Amino acid sequence: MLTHAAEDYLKSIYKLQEKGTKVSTGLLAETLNVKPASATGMLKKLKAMKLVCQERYQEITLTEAGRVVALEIIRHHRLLELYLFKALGVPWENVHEEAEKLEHVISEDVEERIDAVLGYPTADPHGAPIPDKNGVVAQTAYIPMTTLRKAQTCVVAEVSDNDSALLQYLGELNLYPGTAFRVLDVAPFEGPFTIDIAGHPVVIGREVAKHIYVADVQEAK
Amino acid sequence: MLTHAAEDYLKSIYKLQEKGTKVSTGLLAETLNVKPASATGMLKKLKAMKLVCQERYQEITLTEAGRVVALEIIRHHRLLELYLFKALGVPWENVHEEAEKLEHVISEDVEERIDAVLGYPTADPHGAPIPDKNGVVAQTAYIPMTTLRKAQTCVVAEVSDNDSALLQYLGELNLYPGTAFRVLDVAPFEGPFTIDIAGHPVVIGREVAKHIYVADVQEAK
DNA sequence: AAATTAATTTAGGCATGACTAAATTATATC
DNA sequence: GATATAATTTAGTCATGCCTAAATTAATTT
Repeated sequence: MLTHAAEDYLKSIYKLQEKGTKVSTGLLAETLNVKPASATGMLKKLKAMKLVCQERYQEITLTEAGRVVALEIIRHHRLLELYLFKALGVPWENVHEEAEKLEHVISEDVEERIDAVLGYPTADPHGAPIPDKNGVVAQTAYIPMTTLRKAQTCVVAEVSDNDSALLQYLGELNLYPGTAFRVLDVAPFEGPFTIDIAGHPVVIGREVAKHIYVADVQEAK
Repeated sequence: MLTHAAEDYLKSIYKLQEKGTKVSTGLLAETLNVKPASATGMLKKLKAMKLVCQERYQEITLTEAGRVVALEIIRHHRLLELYLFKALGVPWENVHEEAEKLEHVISEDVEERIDAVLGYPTADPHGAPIPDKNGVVAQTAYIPMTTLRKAQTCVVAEVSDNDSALLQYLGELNLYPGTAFRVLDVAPFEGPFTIDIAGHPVVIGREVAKHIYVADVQEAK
């Protein structure tokens, strides 16, 4: 069995790779709040276990086996986040931290029960896809909110999960995945968005909008 | 913060002490599946942290601070057991093992939510008392089933939680805490019990009966 | 009381996974 | 192309918490 630390490394590599980032020792170390030398050490072990590929000084990638492990952990994590949110009412800005600890500890049996209680969901509270038991991730084609134009309507599909203060703010605005809104105005020169959420006008800065992804974009009539 | 290992030591000391056992290095080591030398090492650290008292070669006891930590962990454990059993339907012979891993990882916030969802319960699925947030344990006066005589009725109050095969067996007989039964007969010379559970006669061996504690004992008319 | 046996502790070692400091290799600049 | 800077790796250290083997202390037996 793998250690928690090894699981965290694999998960981080997968998530960085998923974002399209070239994964380096330094970036990985920064992500994991660890010094680069420590990352080198763990990568050496993961390479010996054939979970990670990396030629000296080159890019880091997962092997098929490593990808399977990473997706297992991510599945645990996202199912737990959703469970904490829906079944126990944990505020969504806190579920990430909680799930981070539980994901390494939950049994397959408990995971299946959680999955069943939730009705076999496909996305976590932030809208991120939950891989299935075989490690298959549903491909999504969400659009960054920053690309929206005046008078378009859409539905929140996903938001970044790494800034808890931002999540709290979005929660107060009810900008959860599934919430529909309409763009009332976009200020010129990369300015903020004014949107209508359930009849209330709200101004959303560009920095915030960058963390929101939407779907079902349509021109309001 | 304490390590998981330290927490496990404190919990084991408390539970052994609670059973009335004099806690020694060897017994503690055996309980924790660790060699005596390892227990000596950890006890040294716990003594330095003023969580444990022990004079060289003498009995091991908890300090007040150590007792508080032990009861916190036991509260986590028992609440988790009950939650897994009631909310997720985990068979009661498996909840101990699951809770063993979760108890070190759960946050106070999640624990409070679990407590609320369960309606602030006072006993785990095996009937063991759940300490309150302040470390107060309700005192119980349960009677060993082995002391029952013919024609007495009672209610199962608590069963030992350390033998999962036994728990599975008792579960099949529906001998959960709360279940009422009547003693139909006690075979002579320390023989087995024949009891009536919901109209069905069942024979319970003495070795099994030793692990069952009952309350509300009355003479059937 | 002396000797045997049992329990406990000390001493030294190992794996994990972090760290710092120094050496190496790559990349960017002049 | 030589050099300065940045990234990576190596080497050596430290804390946890386990281990085995040996030494010590306590308890039991004769």
